[in-house]
Amino acid sequence: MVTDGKGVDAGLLQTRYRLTKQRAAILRALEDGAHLTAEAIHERVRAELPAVSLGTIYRTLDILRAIGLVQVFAHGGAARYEAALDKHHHLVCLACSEIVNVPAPQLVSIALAVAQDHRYSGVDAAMVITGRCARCAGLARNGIGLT
Amino acid sequence: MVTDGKGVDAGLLQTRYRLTKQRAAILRALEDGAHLTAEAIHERVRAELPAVSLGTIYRTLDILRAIGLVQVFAHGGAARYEAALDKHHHLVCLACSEIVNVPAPQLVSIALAVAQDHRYSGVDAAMVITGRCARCAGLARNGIGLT
DNA sequence: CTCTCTGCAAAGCATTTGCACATTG
DNA sequence: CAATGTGCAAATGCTTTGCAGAGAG
Repeated sequence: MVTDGKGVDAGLLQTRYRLTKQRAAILRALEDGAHLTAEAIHERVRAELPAVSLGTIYRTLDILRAIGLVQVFAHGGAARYEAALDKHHHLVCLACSEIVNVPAPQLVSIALAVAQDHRYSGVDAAMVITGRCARCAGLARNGIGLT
Repeated sequence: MVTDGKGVDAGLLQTRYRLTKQRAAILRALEDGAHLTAEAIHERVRAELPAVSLGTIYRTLDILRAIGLVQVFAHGGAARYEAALDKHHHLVCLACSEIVNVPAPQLVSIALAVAQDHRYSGVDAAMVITGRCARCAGLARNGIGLT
């Protein structure tokens, strides 16, 4: 894990932002789980700091995103946050909402080509692949109701 | 335009859904503008049917999406809707929020390969490329404030 | 005529924000 | 200490929903 203790903290310390115990806890929460909603992070952080408010979670996540320590991924109701370790994309099961991280380095060149065509600079690309995972596809085949 | 008058209407008529004047107006609004928010569609539809409610817009868009006549694209605050004519992706300027439709047929094979690796079926892929358009990049270079 | 739609208004979430107090560096 | 961060609670913005009457087929 790239962002263990010192690594993560250093990220914050190199900015004008302060390293509070709340922010440290949020970063720790992000190290464990992936694709966490703000709510989910709130619960985890509360385990050690019961008084933390959801507002603080959102404010901190916003800062971390601005710094580049955290990546957001929107799909369905709430936004999902994860530590920005490696560049990856998302494979989502439409039936059970499982989210799998997948690499796709080829995307960079496609995105760059498209960007160049339109004179865009400083580009980044995010891909979301939707479908049905093997388990859900199997259940559907057996007539068990799915969307 | 593929979905002119009869074409669009036929799409609805082939289902159990009724073709009301509200729905027809919404489809017409979608033919003109692209990347419209529900609010924007509401305004356009109101031009001919002043009494239409926003609730009806949302309910209709949801049906159209389910049928496959409309594609949704979430970026920033509100969801954006567009007629599902051709398969394309989005190039978004982070400074001025311009949204450009771009093709990227290569994505299909990448998505299929990824999906196969994870035994996913019935897949679809959506890519969003973010960056700065030429105009905004130029303004930034001249010291005019941008985000 | 029956079943589906619609307008209206209220409710539901996720997220943001103002403010007085607590904390960090 | 001065500047930044936090908790709380209220506010916001987008979207959904219940219901009684209107309209499509």
